Amino acid sequence: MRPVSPSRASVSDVARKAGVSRATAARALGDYGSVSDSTKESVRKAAADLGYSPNSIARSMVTGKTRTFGALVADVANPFFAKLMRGFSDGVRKEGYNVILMNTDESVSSEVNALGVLIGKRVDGLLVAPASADRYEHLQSALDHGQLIVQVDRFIPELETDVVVVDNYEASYLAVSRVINAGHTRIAAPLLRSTGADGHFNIVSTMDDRTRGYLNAMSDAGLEVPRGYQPPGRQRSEVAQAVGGLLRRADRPTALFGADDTFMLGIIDAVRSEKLGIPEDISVFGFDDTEWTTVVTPPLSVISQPAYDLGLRSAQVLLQRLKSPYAEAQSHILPTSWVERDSIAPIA
Amino acid sequence: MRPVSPSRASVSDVARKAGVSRATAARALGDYGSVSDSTKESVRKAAADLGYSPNSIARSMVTGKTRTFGALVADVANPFFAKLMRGFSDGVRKEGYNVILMNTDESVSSEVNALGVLIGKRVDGLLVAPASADRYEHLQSALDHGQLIVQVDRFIPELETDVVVVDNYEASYLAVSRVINAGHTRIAAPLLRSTGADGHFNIVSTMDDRTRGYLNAMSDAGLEVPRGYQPPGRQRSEVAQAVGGLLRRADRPTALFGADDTFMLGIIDAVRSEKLGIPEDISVFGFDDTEWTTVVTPPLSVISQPAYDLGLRSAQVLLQRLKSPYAEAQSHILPTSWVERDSIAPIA
DNA sequence: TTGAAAGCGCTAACAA
DNA sequence: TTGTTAGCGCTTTCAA
Repeated sequence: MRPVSPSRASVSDVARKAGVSRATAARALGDYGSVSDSTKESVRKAAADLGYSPNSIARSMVTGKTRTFGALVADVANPFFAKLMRGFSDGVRKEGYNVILMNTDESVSSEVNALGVLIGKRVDGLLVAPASADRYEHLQSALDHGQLIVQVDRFIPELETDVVVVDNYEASYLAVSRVINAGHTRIAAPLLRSTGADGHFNIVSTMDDRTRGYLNAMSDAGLEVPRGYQPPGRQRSEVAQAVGGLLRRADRPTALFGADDTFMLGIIDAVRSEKLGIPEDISVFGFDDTEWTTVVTPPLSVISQPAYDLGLRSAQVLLQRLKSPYAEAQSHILPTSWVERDSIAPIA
Repeated sequence: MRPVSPSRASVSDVARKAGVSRATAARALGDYGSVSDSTKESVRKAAADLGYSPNSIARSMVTGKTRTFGALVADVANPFFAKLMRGFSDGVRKEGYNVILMNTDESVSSEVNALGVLIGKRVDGLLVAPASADRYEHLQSALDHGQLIVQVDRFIPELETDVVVVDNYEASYLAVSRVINAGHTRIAAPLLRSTGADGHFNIVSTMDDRTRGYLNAMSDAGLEVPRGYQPPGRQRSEVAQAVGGLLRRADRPTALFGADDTFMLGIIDAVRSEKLGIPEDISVFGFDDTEWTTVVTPPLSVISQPAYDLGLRSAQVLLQRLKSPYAEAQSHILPTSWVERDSIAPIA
């Protein structure tokens, strides 16, 4: 039978076994200070024999550093955040850091909770995709207490932190403009509203910017957005249902903009169940170039954003900030790109 | 300007401010022992004023518990693991645990590394999807030192731990049998081999079982698997290329089995670029019911496995094991299901 | 090169 | 009810 709880050897044990003082053992193990080669060797041998594994908790206790970052995102199961987190992990790992991930489900109360836990764990820095642009006292307070924070994907301008994002407004504006140039006048976009798991409606810069991009592209082109062209929804099935209704209208749209992965999925569901063909009956385009966008028929034209790189860059920014805490906060805007495929038909 | 490093108030600070001893302050803050209501209140007030946040590192130091689990999986950006991790997080969070996630990229050396880090952090338990079935000394050694481990998705039978998996062999055998019953005799399956980022070829029970299921279903039906019907590949593009070659053969398969998300993607890429129609020219079926399988034309018939639940169950198992360390190790086999859609055509 | 001792922030046993 | 004390495992002066 196994021990109930892992009882690992400590430096004291190693020191005793090697017949030296704790300080010497610690030096040999930690490879600092000066230790004679012979004692170093005997200490190391003793450590190996005992299966010694340094307790980084204790180390953190004295150094005040945990070499761990926290990450607060909506949902790792969302492919966008999954890739982002992968980039972040990879980026910090190079410097020997780890990450504790917590999902907020777009709920501010979860965010508050998770933030508390992470601060309790004394993470050296925090990556956060804030759940709501108008409830951020907890983040402000963390900042005031000296907590290092980087905002990613979305941001709250009031918070004086580094930010790593893409230009959602521009990307959206440009994409919609393209479709307008292809002759479309009736373009609908399921409403990009984020309602958290706690039921609150949250303003999130990302979706807000994409909406504004859409709206402005329309109005700059002198186009109206008919009532109901922005049906609300968040879950794939909600979106599908909302869009389904839209497609049964007499003045149904000729193009549909899916502002993220889930929206695109919902849109396609609706188009399929209305037995409409893309792009001959209706054009479709979206945000986020997930793997599957090339495998549907036809392949989808989308705005591609560098999810992995957003995470990677955030890691670099955080790591850099650790070294120069007083440099001015920066915004890092990563480029998006338009990937033209076959889901948009010109309108005569 | 902000403080360089977060300098949080400690119990001592709170105690001083409230004019009580550290122990009393700790009791008031931690809500244990007995403290008079009045002092409790004044301590709490002092804590709030100072922005006190308990240091869980220090707490772990003395209790020996971190209330943190580690997770060692191949890649969070893989939708399967992303969902699994989400389930795991949700499951442990209910009991106030957090998770530190590390990606191994199917590389044993990364796994060894990550394991060391996690043990150093003294996680209370470990979720691992082992990278290789034949190099697991590090895991065995962790176990010997009393580390709590649960294996998920795949497992090494030699390791005496709880296991949470699906029956990959059976699921695969049944699926292939169905396709055989539909009249297919030439069924190919890109080879399910896992080569880690370190270049080593790793045996992984999951893929191994799926392969055996396929092979046995074929041979039980008296069918041959022609040479080259299991082209190797791991990346989507590799798979696409390998399958492409297969499709150009005179005796090309009439059905293709994609053993996971990535395999399916590669297969569809190949079928598309050979301008073949599913299912009229070739039937396709796969493992893992990702979101996009319903959005391709035609929707894909697949084996669905409960990724989220695998994680959730693992959490429960780990939590339970913490309470009864000496109960015998158990295997938890979660059910898969066959989702019949439109990608398989009968053969006359 | 080595050792002794202090202390990180907390919990927990024991006294008062 | 409150305070004193020791100690978790480590790093880090300071002396020897």
